[in-house]
Amino acid sequence: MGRAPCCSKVGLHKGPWTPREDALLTKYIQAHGEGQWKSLPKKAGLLRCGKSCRLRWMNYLRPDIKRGNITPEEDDLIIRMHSLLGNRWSLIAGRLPGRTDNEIKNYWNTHLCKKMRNQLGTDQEEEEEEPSSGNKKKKTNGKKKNKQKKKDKKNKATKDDDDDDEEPQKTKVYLPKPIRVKPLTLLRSDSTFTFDSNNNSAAASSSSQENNDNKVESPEDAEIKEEMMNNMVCEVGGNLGENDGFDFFGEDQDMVNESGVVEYCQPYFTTDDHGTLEKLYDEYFQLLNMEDYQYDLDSFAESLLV
DNA sequence: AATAGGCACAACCGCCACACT
DNA sequence: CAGTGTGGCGGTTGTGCCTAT
Repeated sequence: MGRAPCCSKVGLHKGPWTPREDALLTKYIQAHGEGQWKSLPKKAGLLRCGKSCRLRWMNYLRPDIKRGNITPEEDDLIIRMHSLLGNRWSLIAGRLPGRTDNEIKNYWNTHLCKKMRNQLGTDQEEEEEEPSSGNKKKKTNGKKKNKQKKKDKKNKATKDDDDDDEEPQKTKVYLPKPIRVKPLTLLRSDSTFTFDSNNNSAAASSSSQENNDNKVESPEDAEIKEEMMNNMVCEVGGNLGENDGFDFFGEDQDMVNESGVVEYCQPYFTTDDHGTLEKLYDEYFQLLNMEDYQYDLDSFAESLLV
């Protein structure tokens, strides 16, 4: 709350980056590497907030970024991962080489959200009711009008107002715990996470050819795995027995949340050594298509859209 | 041809966790 | 252990372009 902004905003540029700024930032990072975002702008000769620089680099300038043309495979993967992880864009992005959390987030909000709604046929009623999840709706509520409105809205006061009338907050079925995850973006292509359904174990390994043999779980993947274990829950409408088909680890993975809903923790999905979406997808597919699990995912995904 | 509305995406903001002192 | 700084994340906003009227 009372904390000062990450940088004094006086005299700093805001808004779209110019080619010159991009060049300066790129040049500096190529020479000195990432990090030290706070002091980077000054050193690089940029009149930008460090945060802004970081964002620009991470989401736009990094050389390994793929832009646009989300393939159907990626599309599908995003949907599935979102059903597992919720709005954990960075985690999802971490498993889609070359994609950024921002891009995925935008893609989800503009394409997939709609798509999911349509697919699940929850549309009509929900639509009117208030797909409001706050974001998308507000936006489409009238762009131009908002342009003016939004300026007024800038202050917290109004925000509180919004909260007030916005009210009955959509029932959030899945509320991932806000756990910090170490940066994966630069590692994602280097690590692998393999779920072995036979021995009920998961492992991660370096992607380098020479390391493919000895699978060692990287800290990053271990973290994700743990994350998944902790947070990846599928809501089940109570129609499944406590242990029905979910004994991936040979131990009881189910639990009951505060609301009395039975949830099942699933082991983390898998990633692929060679970074091919195909293989990655196959692995997910296997996991996700286990009959009961698929059913639960569907209902769970549906619940997300309510 | 003008304009209003929608879409897509870049960028910003606020919050939080972790690291450091 | 507490306080502070920094990096990172998700939500939200701003704005240019496109399309329909």
